Amino acid sequence: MTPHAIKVACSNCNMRELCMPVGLSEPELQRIDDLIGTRRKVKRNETLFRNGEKFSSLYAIRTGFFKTCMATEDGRDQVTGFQMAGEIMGLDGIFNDFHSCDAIALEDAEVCVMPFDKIEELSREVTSLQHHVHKIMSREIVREHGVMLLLGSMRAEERLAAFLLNLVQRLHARGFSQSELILRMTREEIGSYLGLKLETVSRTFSKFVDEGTVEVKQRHVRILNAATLQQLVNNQQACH
Amino acid sequence: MTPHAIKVACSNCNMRELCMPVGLSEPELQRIDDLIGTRRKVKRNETLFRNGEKFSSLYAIRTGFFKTCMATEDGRDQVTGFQMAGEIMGLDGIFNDFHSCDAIALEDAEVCVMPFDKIEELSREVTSLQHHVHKIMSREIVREHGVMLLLGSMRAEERLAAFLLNLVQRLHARGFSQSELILRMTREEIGSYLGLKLETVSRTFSKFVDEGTVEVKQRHVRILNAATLQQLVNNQQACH
DNA sequence: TGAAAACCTTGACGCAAATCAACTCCATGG
DNA sequence: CCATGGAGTTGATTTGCGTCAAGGTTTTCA
Repeated sequence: MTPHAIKVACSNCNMRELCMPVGLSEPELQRIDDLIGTRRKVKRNETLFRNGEKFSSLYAIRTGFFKTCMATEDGRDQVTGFQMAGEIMGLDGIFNDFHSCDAIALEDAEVCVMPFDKIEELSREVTSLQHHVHKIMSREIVREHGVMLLLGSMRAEERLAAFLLNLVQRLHARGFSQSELILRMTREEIGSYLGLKLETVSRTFSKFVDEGTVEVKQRHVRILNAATLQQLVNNQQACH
Repeated sequence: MTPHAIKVACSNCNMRELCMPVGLSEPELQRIDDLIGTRRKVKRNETLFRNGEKFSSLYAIRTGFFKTCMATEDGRDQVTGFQMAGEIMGLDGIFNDFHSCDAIALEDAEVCVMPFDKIEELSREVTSLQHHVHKIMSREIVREHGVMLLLGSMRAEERLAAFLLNLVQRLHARGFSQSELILRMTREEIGSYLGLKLETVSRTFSKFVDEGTVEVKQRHVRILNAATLQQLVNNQQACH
Protein backbone atom coordinates (compact mmCIF):
# COMPACT_ATOMS: atom_id res chain seq x y z
CA MET A 1 0.00 0.00 0.00
CA THR A 2 2.72 2.49 0.92
CA PRO A 3 4.70 3.41 -2.16
CA HIS A 4 8.10 1.82 -2.21
CA ALA A 5 10.38 4.85 -2.30
CA ILE A 6 14.00 4.96 -3.40
CA LYS A 7 15.93 8.03 -4.49
CA VAL A 8 17.21 7.45 -8.01
CA ALA A 9 18.81 9.17 -10.96
CA CYS A 10 17.76 9.50 -14.61
CA SER A 11 21.34 10.23 -15.54
CA ASN A 12 22.27 6.57 -15.44
CA CYS A 13 18.91 5.04 -16.30
CA ASN A 14 18.93 2.85 -19.38
CA MET A 15 15.43 4.01 -20.32
CA ARG A 16 16.55 7.62 -20.42
CA GLU A 17 16.55 8.07 -24.16
CA LEU A 18 12.95 6.87 -24.24
CA CYS A 19 11.45 9.14 -21.64
CA MET A 20 13.82 12.11 -21.48
CA PRO A 21 15.09 14.59 -24.05
CA VAL A 22 18.50 13.90 -25.60
CA GLY A 23 21.49 16.20 -25.74
CA LEU A 24 21.21 17.67 -22.29
CA SER A 25 24.20 19.39 -20.71
CA GLU A 26 25.67 18.01 -17.50
CA PRO A 27 24.08 20.62 -15.22
CA GLU A 28 20.70 20.15 -16.96
CA LEU A 29 20.93 16.43 -16.39
CA GLN A 30 21.56 17.04 -12.73
CA ARG A 31 18.41 19.08 -12.48
CA ILE A 32 16.38 16.51 -14.34
CA ASP A 33 17.43 13.95 -11.78
CA ASP A 34 15.60 16.04 -9.21
CA LEU A 35 12.38 15.58 -11.17
CA ILE A 36 12.06 12.02 -10.00
CA GLY A 37 10.78 12.26 -6.49
CA THR A 38 10.57 8.55 -5.90
CA ARG A 39 10.20 5.27 -7.62
CA ARG A 40 7.21 3.14 -6.96
CA LYS A 41 6.75 -0.59 -7.35
CA VAL A 42 3.39 -1.82 -8.59
CA LYS A 43 2.55 -5.51 -8.40
CA ARG A 44 0.60 -7.35 -11.07
CA ASN A 45 -3.10 -6.43 -11.03
CA GLU A 46 -2.51 -3.47 -8.73
CA THR A 47 -3.50 0.02 -9.84
CA LEU A 48 -0.99 2.84 -10.23
CA PHE A 49 -3.81 5.39 -10.31
CA ARG A 50 -7.52 5.22 -10.64
CA ASN A 51 -10.30 7.22 -12.26
CA GLY A 52 -11.35 10.06 -9.97
CA GLU A 53 -8.09 10.18 -8.03
CA LYS A 54 -6.37 13.52 -7.62
CA PHE A 55 -3.71 14.09 -10.26
CA SER A 56 -0.27 15.12 -9.11
CA SER A 57 2.37 13.27 -11.09
CA LEU A 58 3.25 11.74 -14.39
CA TYR A 59 4.75 8.26 -14.32
CA ALA A 60 7.58 6.91 -16.45
CA ILE A 61 7.62 3.14 -16.66
CA ARG A 62 11.01 1.67 -15.76
CA THR A 63 10.03 -1.96 -15.95
CA GLY A 64 6.79 -3.83 -16.43
CA PHE A 65 3.67 -3.48 -18.51
CA PHE A 66 0.41 -1.58 -17.93
CA LYS A 67 -3.02 -1.15 -19.36
CA THR A 68 -5.10 1.99 -19.03
CA CYS A 69 -8.86 1.69 -19.10
CA MET A 70 -12.02 3.73 -18.71
CA ALA A 71 -14.91 2.31 -16.74
CA THR A 72 -18.51 2.96 -17.71
CA GLU A 73 -21.34 3.29 -15.20
CA ASP A 74 -22.68 -0.16 -15.93
CA GLY A 75 -19.46 -1.92 -15.01
CA ARG A 76 -17.85 -2.68 -18.36
CA ASP A 77 -14.64 -1.01 -19.33
CA GLN A 78 -12.75 0.01 -22.43
CA VAL A 79 -8.99 -0.52 -22.55
CA THR A 80 -7.56 2.70 -23.99
CA GLY A 81 -3.95 1.60 -24.24
CA PHE A 82 -1.11 -0.70 -23.27
CA GLN A 83 2.09 0.88 -21.97
CA MET A 84 5.60 -0.53 -21.70
CA ALA A 85 9.00 0.54 -20.36
CA GLY A 86 9.98 4.08 -21.29
CA GLU A 87 6.43 5.26 -21.86
CA ILE A 88 4.69 7.97 -19.87
CA MET A 89 1.37 7.59 -18.08
CA GLY A 90 -0.97 10.03 -16.39
CA LEU A 91 -1.33 12.70 -19.09
CA ASP A 92 -5.11 12.40 -18.84
CA GLY A 93 -5.01 13.92 -15.35
CA ILE A 94 -3.64 17.32 -16.34
CA PHE A 95 -6.89 18.50 -17.87
CA ASN A 96 -8.99 18.85 -14.73
CA ASP A 97 -6.59 17.72 -12.01
CA PHE A 98 -8.23 14.33 -11.66
CA HIS A 99 -7.38 11.11 -13.41
CA SER A 100 -10.02 10.01 -15.87
CA CYS A 101 -8.89 6.43 -16.31
CA ASP A 102 -7.34 3.54 -14.38
CA ALA A 103 -3.75 2.38 -14.85
CA ILE A 104 -3.31 -1.27 -13.93
CA ALA A 105 -0.08 -3.27 -13.97
CA LEU A 106 -0.27 -6.41 -16.14
CA GLU A 107 3.01 -7.62 -14.65
CA ASP A 108 5.10 -6.52 -11.70
CA ALA A 109 6.33 -3.07 -12.55
CA GLU A 110 8.34 -0.14 -11.36
CA VAL A 111 7.64 3.48 -12.28
CA CYS A 112 9.38 6.79 -11.75
CA VAL A 113 7.10 9.29 -10.06
CA MET A 114 7.49 12.77 -11.58
CA PRO A 115 5.50 15.46 -9.74
CA PHE A 116 3.89 17.54 -12.45
CA ASP A 117 4.42 20.91 -10.77
CA LYS A 118 8.14 20.16 -10.75
CA ILE A 119 7.99 19.24 -14.44
CA GLU A 120 6.31 22.54 -15.23
CA GLU A 121 8.78 24.45 -13.11
CA LEU A 122 11.82 22.86 -14.67
CA SER A 123 10.52 23.01 -18.21
CA ARG A 124 10.28 26.79 -17.87
CA GLU A 125 14.05 26.75 -17.60
CA VAL A 126 15.15 23.79 -19.70
CA THR A 127 13.84 24.43 -23.19
CA SER A 128 14.48 20.92 -24.42
CA LEU A 129 12.49 19.47 -21.54
CA GLN A 130 9.63 21.81 -22.32
CA HIS A 131 9.57 20.72 -25.93
CA HIS A 132 9.91 17.09 -24.91
CA VAL A 133 6.80 17.29 -22.73
CA HIS A 134 4.87 18.81 -25.62
CA LYS A 135 6.06 16.10 -27.97
CA ILE A 136 5.05 13.34 -25.59
CA MET A 137 1.55 14.73 -25.29
CA SER A 138 1.28 15.22 -29.03
CA ARG A 139 2.49 11.68 -29.60
CA GLU A 140 -0.32 10.39 -27.43
CA ILE A 141 -2.84 12.42 -29.44
CA VAL A 142 -1.48 10.99 -32.69
CA ARG A 143 -1.51 7.47 -31.29
CA GLU A 144 -5.15 7.85 -30.36
CA HIS A 145 -5.97 9.12 -33.84
CA GLY A 146 -4.57 5.84 -35.07
CA VAL A 147 -6.75 3.88 -32.68
CA MET A 148 -9.79 5.82 -33.83
CA LEU A 149 -8.99 4.90 -37.41
CA LEU A 150 -8.64 1.29 -36.40
CA LEU A 151 -11.88 1.20 -34.41
CA GLY A 152 -13.81 3.23 -36.93
CA SER A 153 -12.95 1.51 -40.16
CA MET A 154 -11.08 -1.77 -39.83
CA ARG A 155 -12.36 -5.33 -39.75
CA ALA A 156 -11.36 -7.82 -37.06
CA GLU A 157 -8.38 -9.27 -38.95
CA GLU A 158 -7.07 -5.84 -39.81
CA ARG A 159 -7.38 -4.70 -36.21
CA LEU A 160 -5.51 -7.66 -34.78
CA ALA A 161 -2.81 -7.38 -37.45
CA ALA A 162 -2.33 -3.69 -36.66
CA PHE A 163 -2.21 -4.49 -32.97
CA LEU A 164 0.45 -7.18 -33.32
CA LEU A 165 2.62 -5.09 -35.62
CA ASN A 166 2.42 -2.11 -33.29
CA LEU A 167 3.35 -4.19 -30.24
CA VAL A 168 6.27 -5.92 -31.89
CA GLN A 169 7.56 -2.65 -33.31
CA ARG A 170 7.58 -1.01 -29.89
CA LEU A 171 9.24 -4.04 -28.35
CA HIS A 172 11.84 -4.07 -31.10
CA ALA A 173 12.65 -0.42 -30.32
CA ARG A 174 13.45 -1.67 -26.81
CA GLY A 175 15.85 -4.31 -28.01
CA PHE A 176 13.50 -7.27 -28.15
CA SER A 177 12.85 -9.57 -31.06
CA GLN A 178 11.26 -8.26 -34.22
CA SER A 179 9.17 -11.37 -34.64
CA GLU A 180 8.53 -12.89 -31.25
CA LEU A 181 6.56 -11.51 -28.36
CA ILE A 182 4.81 -12.51 -25.20
CA LEU A 183 1.39 -11.00 -24.69
CA ARG A 184 0.99 -9.61 -21.21
CA MET A 185 -2.75 -9.22 -21.56
CA THR A 186 -5.69 -11.60 -21.92
CA ARG A 187 -7.74 -12.11 -25.07
CA GLU A 188 -10.49 -10.17 -23.38
CA GLU A 189 -8.22 -7.17 -22.80
CA ILE A 190 -7.03 -7.28 -26.40
CA GLY A 191 -10.65 -7.45 -27.47
CA SER A 192 -11.61 -4.50 -25.32
CA TYR A 193 -8.81 -2.43 -26.82
CA LEU A 194 -9.72 -3.44 -30.36
CA GLY A 195 -13.48 -3.17 -29.97
CA LEU A 196 -13.96 -6.94 -30.37
CA LYS A 197 -15.18 -9.79 -28.21
CA LEU A 198 -12.64 -12.23 -26.83
CA GLU A 199 -14.03 -15.04 -28.98
CA THR A 200 -13.43 -12.98 -32.09
CA VAL A 201 -9.86 -12.29 -30.99
CA SER A 202 -9.31 -15.99 -30.43
CA ARG A 203 -10.84 -16.97 -33.76
CA THR A 204 -8.78 -14.38 -35.59
CA PHE A 205 -5.59 -15.68 -34.00
CA SER A 206 -6.59 -19.16 -35.13
CA LYS A 207 -7.20 -17.89 -38.63
CA PHE A 208 -3.73 -16.33 -38.76
CA VAL A 209 -2.28 -19.61 -37.55
CA ASP A 210 -4.16 -21.60 -40.22
CA GLU A 211 -2.83 -19.26 -42.88
CA GLY A 212 0.70 -19.62 -41.56
CA THR A 213 1.01 -15.93 -40.76
CA VAL A 214 1.76 -16.38 -37.07
CA GLU A 215 2.48 -19.10 -34.54
CA VAL A 216 0.52 -18.88 -31.31
CA LYS A 217 1.10 -20.89 -28.18
CA GLN A 218 -1.01 -19.28 -25.50
CA ARG A 219 0.45 -15.86 -24.96
CA HIS A 220 3.61 -16.58 -26.87
CA VAL A 221 3.33 -15.24 -30.42
CA ARG A 222 5.79 -15.58 -33.27
CA ILE A 223 5.20 -13.57 -36.41
CA LEU A 224 6.08 -15.71 -39.42
CA ASN A 225 4.99 -13.32 -42.11
CA ALA A 226 4.96 -9.68 -41.12
CA ALA A 227 4.36 -8.62 -44.74
CA THR A 228 1.01 -10.41 -44.79
CA LEU A 229 -0.04 -8.61 -41.63
CA GLN A 230 1.15 -5.29 -43.02
CA GLN A 231 -0.82 -5.88 -46.20
CA LEU A 232 -3.94 -6.53 -44.19
CA VAL A 233 -3.50 -3.22 -42.40
CA ASN A 234 -2.77 -1.27 -45.56
CA ASN A 235 -5.15 -2.69 -48.06
CA GLN A 236 -8.42 -2.88 -46.26
CA GLN A 237 -9.33 -4.27 -49.64
CA ALA A 238 -12.52 -6.20 -49.04
CA CYS A 239 -14.59 -3.50 -47.44
CA HIS A 240 -14.04 -0.92 -50.18
CA MET B 1 -4.39 30.97 -51.84
CA THR B 2 -2.38 33.66 -50.00
CA PRO B 3 -3.39 33.69 -46.34
CA HIS B 4 -5.50 36.69 -45.53
CA ALA B 5 -3.45 38.47 -42.86
CA ILE B 6 -4.68 41.02 -40.35
CA LYS B 7 -3.00 42.05 -37.14
CA VAL B 8 -5.36 41.43 -34.24
CA ALA B 9 -5.62 41.25 -30.48
CA CYS B 10 -6.75 38.52 -28.08
CA SER B 11 -7.37 41.10 -25.41
CA ASN B 12 -10.68 42.11 -26.91
CA CYS B 13 -11.65 38.84 -28.55
CA ASN B 14 -14.93 37.40 -27.40
CA MET B 15 -13.59 33.85 -27.68
CA ARG B 16 -10.78 34.61 -25.27
CA GLU B 17 -12.09 32.71 -22.29
CA LEU B 18 -12.34 29.62 -24.48
CA CYS B 19 -8.84 29.54 -25.92
CA MET B 20 -6.75 31.54 -23.46
CA PRO B 21 -6.07 31.24 -19.73
CA VAL B 22 -8.13 33.43 -17.40
CA GLY B 23 -6.89 35.84 -14.78
CA LEU B 24 -3.99 37.32 -16.71
CA SER B 25 -2.47 40.61 -15.66
CA GLU B 26 -2.56 43.56 -18.04
CA PRO B 27 1.11 43.22 -19.12
CA GLU B 28 0.68 39.47 -19.61
CA LEU B 29 -2.33 40.09 -21.81
CA GLN B 30 -0.28 42.48 -23.90
CA ARG B 31 2.28 39.79 -24.49
CA ILE B 32 -0.29 37.19 -25.35
CA ASP B 33 -1.59 39.52 -28.04
CA ASP B 34 1.77 39.13 -29.70
CA LEU B 35 1.23 35.39 -29.96
CA ILE B 36 -1.24 35.82 -32.76
CA GLY B 37 0.85 36.47 -35.80
CA THR B 38 -2.02 36.73 -38.21
CA ARG B 39 -5.55 35.67 -38.79
CA ARG B 40 -6.40 33.50 -41.69
CA LYS B 41 -9.69 33.05 -43.51
CA VAL B 42 -10.54 29.57 -44.74
CA LYS B 43 -13.44 29.08 -47.12
CA ARG B 44 -15.83 26.14 -46.98
CA ASN B 45 -14.15 22.93 -48.22
CA GLU B 46 -10.67 24.45 -48.10
CA THR B 47 -7.96 22.92 -45.94
CA LEU B 48 -6.29 24.79 -43.10
CA PHE B 49 -3.50 22.24 -43.02
CA ARG B 50 -2.94 18.85 -44.54
CA ASN B 51 -1.31 15.56 -43.59
CA GLY B 52 2.41 15.71 -44.31
CA GLU B 53 2.66 19.49 -44.20
CA LYS B 54 5.32 21.06 -42.03
CA PHE B 55 4.02 22.01 -38.60
CA SER B 56 4.64 25.51 -37.38
CA SER B 57 1.56 26.86 -35.68
CA LEU B 58 -1.49 26.03 -33.63
CA TYR B 59 -4.78 27.48 -34.78
CA ALA B 60 -7.55 28.91 -32.63
CA ILE B 61 -10.91 28.99 -34.37
CA ARG B 62 -12.52 32.42 -34.26
CA THR B 63 -15.51 31.61 -36.41
CA GLY B 64 -16.61 28.65 -38.45
CA PHE B 65 -16.56 24.91 -38.15
CA PHE B 66 -13.92 22.31 -39.07
CA LYS B 67 -13.42 18.60 -39.36
CA THR B 68 -10.09 16.86 -38.93
CA CYS B 69 -9.52 13.59 -40.71
CA MET B 70 -6.87 10.99 -41.39
CA ALA B 71 -6.55 9.56 -44.86
CA THR B 72 -5.65 5.92 -45.47
CA GLU B 73 -3.60 4.75 -48.43
CA ASP B 74 -6.60 3.34 -50.24
CA GLY B 75 -8.40 6.66 -50.33
CA ARG B 76 -10.92 6.41 -47.52
CA ASP B 77 -10.66 8.62 -44.52
CA GLN B 78 -11.62 8.65 -40.89
CA VAL B 79 -12.97 11.85 -39.37
CA THR B 80 -11.17 12.23 -36.03
CA GLY B 81 -13.06 15.25 -34.78
CA PHE B 82 -15.25 18.28 -35.39
CA GLN B 83 -14.03 21.64 -34.11
CA MET B 84 -15.90 24.86 -33.45
CA ALA B 85 -15.14 28.43 -32.35
CA GLY B 86 -12.75 28.67 -29.42
CA GLU B 87 -11.18 25.27 -30.01
CA ILE B 88 -7.55 24.66 -30.87
CA MET B 89 -6.30 22.70 -33.88
CA GLY B 90 -2.89 21.45 -34.93
CA LEU B 91 -1.73 19.68 -31.75
CA ASP B 92 -1.02 16.54 -33.79
CA GLY B 93 1.86 18.32 -35.54
CA ILE B 94 4.01 18.90 -32.46
CA PHE B 95 5.09 15.28 -32.21
CA ASN B 96 7.28 15.04 -35.29
CA ASP B 97 7.00 18.52 -36.78
CA PHE B 98 4.61 17.40 -39.49
CA HIS B 99 0.85 17.37 -39.46
CA SER B 100 -0.62 13.90 -39.40
CA CYS B 101 -4.17 14.79 -40.39
CA ASP B 102 -6.12 17.21 -42.56
CA ALA B 103 -8.15 20.11 -41.20
CA ILE B 104 -10.98 21.10 -43.54
CA ALA B 105 -13.47 23.92 -43.07
CA LEU B 106 -17.09 22.80 -43.17
CA GLU B 107 -18.21 26.42 -43.39
CA ASP B 108 -16.39 29.66 -44.08
CA ALA B 109 -14.08 30.17 -41.14
CA GLU B 110 -11.48 32.40 -39.61
CA VAL B 111 -8.64 31.20 -37.41
CA CYS B 112 -5.93 32.84 -35.33
CA VAL B 113 -2.48 31.60 -36.33
CA MET B 114 -0.27 31.06 -33.28
CA PRO B 115 3.34 30.17 -34.15
CA PHE B 116 4.28 27.33 -31.82
CA ASP B 117 7.80 28.52 -31.12
CA LYS B 118 6.32 31.75 -29.84
CA ILE B 119 3.90 29.81 -27.66
CA GLU B 120 6.77 27.85 -26.16
CA GLU B 121 8.82 30.96 -25.65
CA LEU B 122 6.08 32.88 -23.94
CA SER B 123 4.87 29.95 -21.85
CA ARG B 124 8.34 29.79 -20.27
CA GLU B 125 7.58 33.17 -18.79
CA VAL B 126 3.85 33.18 -18.24
CA THR B 127 3.09 30.26 -15.95
CA SER B 128 -0.64 30.35 -16.53
CA LEU B 129 -0.12 30.12 -20.28
CA GLN B 130 2.19 27.16 -19.81
CA HIS B 131 -0.38 25.33 -17.74
CA HIS B 132 -3.12 26.28 -20.17
CA VAL B 133 -1.26 24.69 -23.07
CA HIS B 134 -0.81 21.53 -21.03
CA LYS B 135 -4.49 21.46 -20.15
CA ILE B 136 -5.56 21.90 -23.76
CA MET B 137 -3.43 18.96 -24.85
CA SER B 138 -4.64 16.82 -21.96
CA ARG B 139 -8.23 17.72 -22.80
CA GLU B 140 -7.72 16.45 -26.31
CA ILE B 141 -6.33 13.19 -24.95
CA VAL B 142 -9.32 12.77 -22.66
CA ARG B 143 -11.73 13.60 -25.49
CA GLU B 144 -10.15 10.92 -27.62
CA HIS B 145 -10.46 8.40 -24.81
CA GLY B 146 -14.17 9.11 -24.92
CA VAL B 147 -14.29 8.52 -28.66
CA MET B 148 -12.44 5.24 -28.22
CA LEU B 149 -15.04 4.15 -25.70
CA LEU B 150 -17.78 5.12 -28.12
CA LEU B 151 -16.21 3.34 -31.08
CA GLY B 152 -15.17 0.32 -29.08
CA SER B 153 -18.31 -0.51 -27.19
CA MET B 154 -21.42 1.38 -28.27
CA ARG B 155 -24.16 0.46 -30.70
CA ALA B 156 -25.31 2.77 -33.49
CA GLU B 157 -28.10 4.43 -31.51
CA GLU B 158 -25.83 5.02 -28.56
CA ARG B 159 -23.15 6.53 -30.76
CA LEU B 160 -25.47 8.97 -32.46
CA ALA B 161 -27.07 9.94 -29.14
CA ALA B 162 -23.64 10.63 -27.63
CA PHE B 163 -22.66 12.60 -30.70
CA LEU B 164 -25.75 14.83 -30.62
CA LEU B 165 -25.49 15.47 -26.88
CA ASN B 166 -21.82 16.34 -27.18
CA LEU B 167 -22.43 18.76 -30.04
CA VAL B 168 -25.33 20.52 -28.41
CA GLN B 169 -23.47 20.79 -25.12
CA ARG B 170 -20.51 22.47 -26.79
CA LEU B 171 -22.79 24.79 -28.72
CA HIS B 172 -24.65 25.66 -25.54
CA ALA B 173 -21.34 26.60 -23.89
CA ARG B 174 -21.00 29.10 -26.73
CA GLY B 175 -24.36 30.68 -26.11
CA PHE B 176 -26.45 28.69 -28.59
CA SER B 177 -29.60 26.75 -27.91
CA GLN B 178 -29.57 23.74 -25.63
CA SER B 179 -31.95 21.84 -27.86
CA GLU B 180 -31.56 23.06 -31.41
CA LEU B 181 -28.61 22.76 -33.73
CA ILE B 182 -27.65 22.87 -37.35
CA LEU B 183 -25.35 20.11 -38.47
CA ARG B 184 -22.46 21.47 -40.50
CA MET B 185 -21.43 18.04 -41.74
CA THR B 186 -22.98 15.42 -44.02
CA ARG B 187 -24.38 12.08 -42.86
CA GLU B 188 -21.31 10.49 -44.35
CA GLU B 189 -18.98 12.62 -42.22
CA ILE B 190 -21.00 11.86 -39.11
CA GLY B 191 -20.78 8.19 -40.02
CA SER B 192 -17.06 8.33 -40.53
CA TYR B 193 -16.60 9.93 -37.13
CA LEU B 194 -18.88 7.39 -35.45
CA GLY B 195 -17.61 4.32 -37.28
CA LEU B 196 -20.91 3.85 -39.12
CA LYS B 197 -22.08 4.00 -42.72
CA LEU B 198 -24.16 6.96 -43.84
CA GLU B 199 -27.24 4.78 -44.32
CA THR B 200 -27.02 3.67 -40.70
CA VAL B 201 -26.76 7.28 -39.55
CA SER B 202 -29.80 8.18 -41.62
CA ARG B 203 -31.81 5.20 -40.34
CA THR B 204 -30.88 5.98 -36.76
CA PHE B 205 -32.00 9.59 -37.17
CA SER B 206 -35.30 8.28 -38.55
CA LYS B 207 -35.66 5.96 -35.59
CA PHE B 208 -35.14 8.84 -33.15
CA VAL B 209 -37.76 10.82 -35.06
CA ASP B 210 -40.26 7.94 -34.95
CA GLU B 211 -39.76 7.64 -31.20
CA GLY B 212 -40.29 11.39 -30.78
CA THR B 213 -36.81 11.93 -29.36
CA VAL B 214 -35.68 14.44 -31.96
CA GLU B 215 -37.03 16.43 -34.86
CA VAL B 216 -34.94 16.34 -38.03
CA LYS B 217 -35.38 18.52 -41.08
CA GLN B 218 -32.32 18.01 -43.23
CA ARG B 219 -29.43 19.39 -41.18
CA HIS B 220 -31.63 21.16 -38.72
CA VAL B 221 -32.02 19.06 -35.57
CA ARG B 222 -34.17 19.78 -32.54
CA ILE B 223 -33.76 17.62 -29.47
CA LEU B 224 -37.15 16.97 -27.96
CA ASN B 225 -36.08 14.57 -25.24
CA ALA B 226 -32.48 14.90 -24.13
CA ALA B 227 -33.08 12.54 -21.21
CA THR B 228 -33.88 9.68 -23.57
CA LEU B 229 -30.65 10.29 -25.46
CA GLN B 230 -28.69 10.50 -22.22
CA GLN B 231 -30.20 7.22 -21.05
CA LEU B 232 -29.13 5.55 -24.27
CA VAL B 233 -25.57 6.71 -23.70
CA ASN B 234 -25.48 5.70 -20.05
CA ASN B 235 -27.31 2.44 -19.98
CA GLN B 236 -25.88 0.52 -22.88
CA GLN B 237 -28.37 -1.93 -21.49
CA ALA B 238 -29.07 -4.29 -24.34
CA CYS B 239 -25.54 -5.40 -25.15
CA HIS B 240 -24.53 -6.37 -21.61
C1' DT C 1 -0.18 -32.46 -5.47
C1' DG C 2 -4.71 -31.80 -6.61
C1' DA C 3 -8.73 -29.04 -7.29
C1' DA C 4 -10.67 -24.74 -8.37
C1' DA C 5 -10.46 -20.75 -11.08
C1' DA C 6 -9.11 -18.24 -14.87
C1' DC C 7 -8.18 -18.31 -19.51
C1' DC C 8 -8.66 -19.97 -24.14
C1' DT C 9 -10.71 -22.42 -28.19
C1' DT C 10 -14.29 -23.94 -31.13
C1' DG C 11 -18.99 -24.62 -32.88
C1' DA C 12 -23.90 -23.27 -33.81
C1' DC C 13 -26.85 -19.64 -34.31
C1' DG C 14 -28.75 -14.80 -34.35
C1' DC C 15 -28.63 -10.05 -35.18
C1' DA C 16 -27.00 -5.31 -36.02
C1' DA C 17 -25.00 -2.99 -39.36
C1' DA C 18 -23.03 -3.16 -44.14
C1' DT C 19 -24.10 -3.48 -48.84
C1' DC C 20 -26.70 -2.79 -52.92
C1' DA C 21 -30.21 -0.36 -55.10
C1' DA C 22 -33.97 2.74 -56.09
C1' DC C 23 -35.97 6.85 -55.22
C1' DT C 24 -36.82 11.68 -53.18
C1' DC C 25 -35.50 16.13 -51.84
C1' DC C 26 -33.10 20.28 -52.27
C1' DA C 27 -29.73 23.65 -53.86
C1' DT C 28 -27.60 25.75 -57.82
C1' DG C 29 -27.06 27.92 -61.94
C1' DG C 30 -27.64 28.24 -67.02
C1' DC D 1 -37.93 27.60 -65.64
C1' DC D 2 -36.00 23.21 -65.89
C1' DA D 3 -31.72 20.46 -65.69
C1' DT D 4 -28.08 18.66 -62.96
C1' DG D 5 -25.91 16.68 -59.17
C1' DG D 6 -25.09 16.20 -54.38
C1' DA D 7 -27.31 14.77 -50.21
C1' DG D 8 -30.56 12.07 -47.79
C1' DT D 9 -34.06 8.29 -47.12
C1' DT D 10 -35.81 3.75 -47.33
C1' DG D 11 -36.16 -1.19 -48.59
C1' DA D 12 -34.20 -5.90 -49.51
C1' DT D 13 -30.53 -8.76 -48.72
C1' DT D 14 -26.02 -10.25 -46.98
C1' DT D 15 -22.46 -10.83 -43.67
C1' DG D 16 -19.15 -10.22 -39.97
C1' DC D 17 -19.17 -10.30 -35.49
C1' DG D 18 -21.67 -11.11 -31.13
C1' DT D 19 -23.91 -14.43 -28.24
C1' DC D 20 -24.48 -18.71 -26.12
C1' DA D 21 -22.65 -22.99 -24.96
C1' DA D 22 -19.44 -26.73 -24.24
C1' DG D 23 -15.03 -28.43 -23.56
C1' DG D 24 -9.92 -27.97 -23.13
C1' DT D 25 -5.70 -26.00 -21.09
C1' DT D 26 -2.96 -23.44 -17.88
C1' DT D 27 -2.28 -21.13 -13.61
C1' DT D 28 -2.96 -20.57 -8.90
C1' DC D 29 -3.14 -21.62 -4.37
C1' DA D 30 -4.46 -24.45 -0.46
